[in-house]
Amino acid sequence: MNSTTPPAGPRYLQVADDLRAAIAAGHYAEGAQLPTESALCDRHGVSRFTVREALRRLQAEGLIRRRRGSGTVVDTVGSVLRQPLSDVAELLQYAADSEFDFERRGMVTLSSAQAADFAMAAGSRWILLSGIRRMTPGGVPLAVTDVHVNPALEPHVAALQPGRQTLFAQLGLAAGFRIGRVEQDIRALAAGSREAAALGIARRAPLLRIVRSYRDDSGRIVLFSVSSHPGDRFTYSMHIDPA
Amino acid sequence: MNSTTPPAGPRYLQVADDLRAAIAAGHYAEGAQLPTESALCDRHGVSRFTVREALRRLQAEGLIRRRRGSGTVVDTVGSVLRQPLSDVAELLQYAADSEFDFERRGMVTLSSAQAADFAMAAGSRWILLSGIRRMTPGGVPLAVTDVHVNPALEPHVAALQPGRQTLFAQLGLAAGFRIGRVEQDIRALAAGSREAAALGIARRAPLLRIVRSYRDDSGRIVLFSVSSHPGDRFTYSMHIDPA
DNA sequence: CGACCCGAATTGTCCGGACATATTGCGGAG
DNA sequence: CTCCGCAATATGTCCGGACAATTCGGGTCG
Repeated sequence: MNSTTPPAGPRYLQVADDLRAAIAAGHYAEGAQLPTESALCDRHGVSRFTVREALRRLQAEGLIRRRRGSGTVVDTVGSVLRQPLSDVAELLQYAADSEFDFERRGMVTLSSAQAADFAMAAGSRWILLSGIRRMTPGGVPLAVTDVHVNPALEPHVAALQPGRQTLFAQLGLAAGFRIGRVEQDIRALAAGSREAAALGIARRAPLLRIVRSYRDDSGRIVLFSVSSHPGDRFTYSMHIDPA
Repeated sequence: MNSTTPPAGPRYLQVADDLRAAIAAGHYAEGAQLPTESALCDRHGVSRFTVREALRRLQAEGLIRRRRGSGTVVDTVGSVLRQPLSDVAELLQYAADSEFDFERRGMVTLSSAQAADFAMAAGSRWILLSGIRRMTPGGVPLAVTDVHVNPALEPHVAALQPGRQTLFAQLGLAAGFRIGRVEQDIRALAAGSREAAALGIARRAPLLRIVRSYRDDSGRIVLFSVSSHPGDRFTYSMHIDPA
């Protein structure tokens, strides 16, 4: 527990975690100046490279804003019920803030219509899990989701548990792969009878559909999910930073 | 025009542009291995820092995939009619790939309902421009858009021209500010009569609505736009990379 | 022939330094 | 008092080097 035991991972992540925790704890109010790079170098005993890498992460998350000559300030903290998303960590964080109940529905083969709709290969086979995501257990449904798992992960599917973590994160832990790229397609469409019933909305009501595909670091599609959100109850929010 | 005249901007952007152009020109097929970092250092006569910064950009754009020990390969080139988006440059690039016609519609004050809908301040005043975006001039409409410009930029609004560039980019050039953060909210809703008529779809048909707010580098909201895309004609596509 | 090991190749992490460029506040000139 | 310019400060760009972690091929040994 001393200086000779580096707890985990790269040092810039530790610096980033420290700063993130400090901001979350309110040590720096919204709009407040953060310490300068060189001050952070001294405090953490690392080089400017490491500090800048840490700050780069926080900027990508939307926590801070940086300006040459001016300094680093805490950016607007997003309001509730919005899903900020700029990197994988944020994506998983959102999932941890809501509830997901699912049931296994067996093996499916994608029809060509589905394949086109989901931008996946026709005829491919997947283990289908269906579920509902809620903000709070028993509360209003936020989304109905079909999760398609790569059959190669069959042995780990039985161990999946409903709760506040993504199936993808659970599979990653169980099967021991690392997160690679995540892609998502977003579109609007009219609710069918199944979505209407599950979400408690009218048929043909507008739905926000998000198709996410998760790859491991070798590029294999581990899982893809099809989420349908009621249009009047869900807003997808994100930000993009320059440079 | 020789080696003593650096054409523009940072060197890593020049390296990134070179590589992007080479990939676009087909010099590296999809999945093909790119030169290693040290090879790129030699070729461009820059340090590894510069090459890595360039590659970092291309990775953020989704053009390449990198793996430790393995190398750098060209990633899947996205299919048409999808809008990849991971940074501001891509956002502006998409706009440059489509056509936008607009007309000025005067000054407006946001009602509290609009303010809540757009996540903006109620009672704020904006210059309203309305327009339609198409893939090709005279082609099918991709979106109907209301652009709200900060009244402080009034003197530059008259000079705005329809075409293949965003109003935001034009304003930036004219008024001399730099791009800061872009935020967007995405939701699904039913088409009203105005959207139905403009887009040639049925009333109550599902719409994908994207509200984007553009800030300059000091955090001021320069402009925000409300785009309504027909649900069956538009898919918003993006990707997220780890680390 | 197959399983294993080792080493070359490649990207990731990290250091210390240097100069460039933008911002901001201060003080002096008018 | 106002405006201008300068200097201090902070982040951006860039260098050269070093070592770590991972991948992948090839060679060795059973």
